[in-house]
Amino acid sequence: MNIKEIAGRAGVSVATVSRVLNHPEHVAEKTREHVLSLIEEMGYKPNWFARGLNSNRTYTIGLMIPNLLNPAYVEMAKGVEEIASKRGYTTLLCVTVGDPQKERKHVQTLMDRRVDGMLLVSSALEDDDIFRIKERGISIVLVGENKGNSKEPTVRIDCGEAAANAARHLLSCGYREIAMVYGKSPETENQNKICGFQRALQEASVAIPEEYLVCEKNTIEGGAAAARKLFELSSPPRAIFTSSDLLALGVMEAARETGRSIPKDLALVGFDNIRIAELMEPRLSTVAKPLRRMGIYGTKLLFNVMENIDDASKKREIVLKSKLKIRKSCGGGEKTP
Amino acid sequence: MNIKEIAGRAGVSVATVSRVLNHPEHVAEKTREHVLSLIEEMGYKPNWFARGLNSNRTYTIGLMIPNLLNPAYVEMAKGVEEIASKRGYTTLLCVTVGDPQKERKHVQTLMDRRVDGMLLVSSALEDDDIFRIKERGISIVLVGENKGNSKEPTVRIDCGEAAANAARHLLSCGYREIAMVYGKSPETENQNKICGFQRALQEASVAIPEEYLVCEKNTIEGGAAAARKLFELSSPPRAIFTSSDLLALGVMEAARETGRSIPKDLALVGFDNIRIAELMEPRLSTVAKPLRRMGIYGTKLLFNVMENIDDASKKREIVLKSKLKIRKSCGGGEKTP
DNA sequence: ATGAAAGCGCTAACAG
DNA sequence: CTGTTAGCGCTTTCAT
Repeated sequence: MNIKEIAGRAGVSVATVSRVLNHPEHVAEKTREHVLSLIEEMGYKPNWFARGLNSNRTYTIGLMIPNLLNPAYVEMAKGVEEIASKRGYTTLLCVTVGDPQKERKHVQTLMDRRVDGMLLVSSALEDDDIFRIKERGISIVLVGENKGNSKEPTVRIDCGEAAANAARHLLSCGYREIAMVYGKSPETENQNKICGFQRALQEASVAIPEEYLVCEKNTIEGGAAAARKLFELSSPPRAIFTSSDLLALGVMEAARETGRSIPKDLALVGFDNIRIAELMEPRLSTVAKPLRRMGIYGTKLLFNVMENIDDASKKREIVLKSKLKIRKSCGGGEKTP
Repeated sequence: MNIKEIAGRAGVSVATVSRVLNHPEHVAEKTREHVLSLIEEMGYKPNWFARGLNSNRTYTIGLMIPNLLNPAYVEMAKGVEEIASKRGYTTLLCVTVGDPQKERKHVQTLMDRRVDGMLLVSSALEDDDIFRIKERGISIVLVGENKGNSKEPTVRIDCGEAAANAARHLLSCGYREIAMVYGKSPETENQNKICGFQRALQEASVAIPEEYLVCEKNTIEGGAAAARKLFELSSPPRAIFTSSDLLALGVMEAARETGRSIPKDLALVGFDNIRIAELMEPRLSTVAKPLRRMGIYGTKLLFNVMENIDDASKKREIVLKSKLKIRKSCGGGEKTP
């Protein structure tokens, strides 16, 4: 079933059928209706490849996220899907597991498939990787804080300040022995969180022993491993701030294993505000990241970039607000729900 | 940068370059090396569309799953990705949210993009949908129990028996007022679970009041809503079995809200054994589904099907074993970790 | 408003 | 072993 067959049955040329599909306004109403009804009737679908071969528009965007087992990214992805599908675009989802090499491979796949645009979430790509993508005429939007410092259009929150706020709250609860557990990835974001954390403690003249900064894989298991290390210290921390909720869950698991009660023996604050944070016992205090909205704004921004090609120089950056959710786990009194 | 340019520089015809790429064994070693190095050097990538246009092989498989916020499906997806990428295949992930209409749309997209095969997880598609896919020459493997009864190659567990076992355990713990909360989707799987559940209670001559079977969206919120309904009954259940862990999490939330203690006031058994089940307080008893392995086996089966086209008549079905994990939430003594 | 025809970049007969 | 060439199905000038 191809365009030729439709053209034959409709008694018009293939060009006309093609026009009906691509520039319907340039076809006589009567012809158009006729062709359209035939297309419908015969269930004709234009061949994707033939189309892509000479139009180079695929109505597809690529979405690169670090990890599907982190609900935070899934929330973002949902926001993206929502907007993309509303515009008739398909989303190609790639999972990088924080591995730049794998990320490059995925980028290649997406470029091969000629996505019209790409959304990079907390990417580990370097500036020249980004450059190579743009060179191919593919629009890019960054979501979260990425590795390079190429000033592509971005949607993010201020991770550093958010982390500082979390730390300040812990300080205000009276804790002084505060450790931070952070994930290997996403690298840049976590570095910013560390800076914020350190800044807050410095402001309060609280020292951070080197062993209080521990890095593990950004997973539940990583969090548990980090916590175990901290627990074994000669002077273990009284509070822990983690760069993600996933890590915090791991800390909770390790605490339970070792008979520590949260928040009595150990205060805890996470980052992201994934749904399960509220389900834990005690409920996990955390920094609420507007995940879905980051996806939505990012996608809208991407469409803008894709539309005004000449306008690509306008370097847009959207910084959304995060909010500390104070619940049970940090021991400071449950204030926000 | 196209094949012609490479051919020109290499001083060979386009056919030779194409052969180097597709049937390297039919090219003289020297020529091949030379062309290959040029390809490498110039960073040439064959045009995806031109290629797809006449080869109809895309080295891509489609994976259709109901929900990314259910870690159970993500685990499966990881298994799939693992095998597919090992074979050099790309996986296109589609999320159907249990909506058959959306699922059909995704199937269409996947067919447009000429995936070589499709993996349908707990699909809501009917037999003739499946037929239409196969008609297009696309291989299919079903993972989980799907709607139609077309006997496509399948990887699944015996949901009915697993549910019966869970119920039997609850009975053996002495509970008689046992309710079941099940999700709207995946429909067939949940129907089977209900049957198993009913069978077990019948075997023990325990009656199930109609109000003890409650259906909600297969989400945490759905579970909470269902639990609230059950709690309001004049004679509320003493134990609840849910068709998914997600639902069980919701039940736990509702129990906490209403001051019910698990397992003292309410016993609970879930289904899937997602990672968080172990993190809950109390730890959630549940039916362990071999999620990752289902993805792996499904994908391997798909590759088999894709390879022996004539062999498609061999109706293969792999039934994996599930296992009841007895933890704290069902109150029967923590036996398995 | 419509049709004829020239590609898009690649693969696979077919011939040599 | 290699080159020539005819498509794959569609879009898009360029005429008419």
